[in-house]
Amino acid sequence: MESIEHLLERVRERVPRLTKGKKAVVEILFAAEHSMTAQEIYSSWEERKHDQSELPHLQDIDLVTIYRNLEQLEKLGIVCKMEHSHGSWRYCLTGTHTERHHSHTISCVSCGKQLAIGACVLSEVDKIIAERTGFQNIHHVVQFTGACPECTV
Amino acid sequence: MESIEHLLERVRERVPRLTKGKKAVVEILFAAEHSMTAQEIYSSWEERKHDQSELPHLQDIDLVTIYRNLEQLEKLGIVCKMEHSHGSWRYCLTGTHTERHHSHTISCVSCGKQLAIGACVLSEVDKIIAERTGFQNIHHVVQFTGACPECTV
DNA sequence: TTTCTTATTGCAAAATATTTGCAGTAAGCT
DNA sequence: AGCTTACTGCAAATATTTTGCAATAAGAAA
Repeated sequence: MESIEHLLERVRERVPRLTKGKKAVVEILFAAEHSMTAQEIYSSWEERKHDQSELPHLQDIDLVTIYRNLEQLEKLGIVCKMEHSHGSWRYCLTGTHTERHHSHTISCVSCGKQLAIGACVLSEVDKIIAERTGFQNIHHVVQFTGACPECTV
Repeated sequence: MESIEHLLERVRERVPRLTKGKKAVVEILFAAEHSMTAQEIYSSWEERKHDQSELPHLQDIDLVTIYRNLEQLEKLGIVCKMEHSHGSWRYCLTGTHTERHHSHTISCVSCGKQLAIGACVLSEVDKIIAERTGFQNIHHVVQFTGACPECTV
């Protein structure tokens, strides 16, 4: 697995300035098991900041800065949107385990119940679309819905 | 193609009360070529209302009512979310031409350019998921992103 | 038809996520 | 060390969607 140092170096090469905001977003997402919202990244950084064992003391980072850096890092293909859930976007680092081994759920339009679908069935689709369009590093955000067995009439 | 009268009759059988709000939402979406946002449905009804040729004069319907009815009709599987675009959800009637013949686009994370992918490649995926999960009337909301040829480094 | 129940509506206001303006700060080149 | 300008923090704006509540009306019952 790529080290955080190497990852930050790769980021440095692609951005105008490697600032504390970008470092924070990348470091938090790097340590994450799952995709995160801007707010979650912010809270996670706050926690890490207040953690006494962190030396030197980490700087404050505004939620707005998280938003702006997510947007910028997404344009560079360093992070990507994974899903739009409960009204907000969840992000993760592209190419990481979190992104490559993501899965999807299906939710019932009627009762809201969520069911895991298992390993993502769309990698093939991404490839087909890459061939058709010439786009690279293709990602998808997908949400399946339907009527669960109990809610089916 | 199903007539609007028949469609409204089907809706009547599934809702507690067939109100002006539900009729409006269903009628507007029935006449639509593409999926619509709550706001677009509202505006479209406003236009129709002010159209002199509409007799009898149509009643006012609040945007909030559109939202509430979309939610309710979605739970019943009568309308479904098609995509989350520019911050808002687009809906259409399930089973209509608009829903069955939808297609997807891919947008470039860097420059924002959109490219049509052509006919939806996910009908098969919907079927697979139906078999795996037991859910019925499966829909998907999907957005593909990537780096377009010009933005690829 | 009239009455009755309660689902639905309109209006105002709240909640939520995200974006924008701007003055001050700092990354990294020279 | 100085300089340019990308970036940040703060406050406020936007935009979409949700919620509370009193008034209305759909459709069953009388």
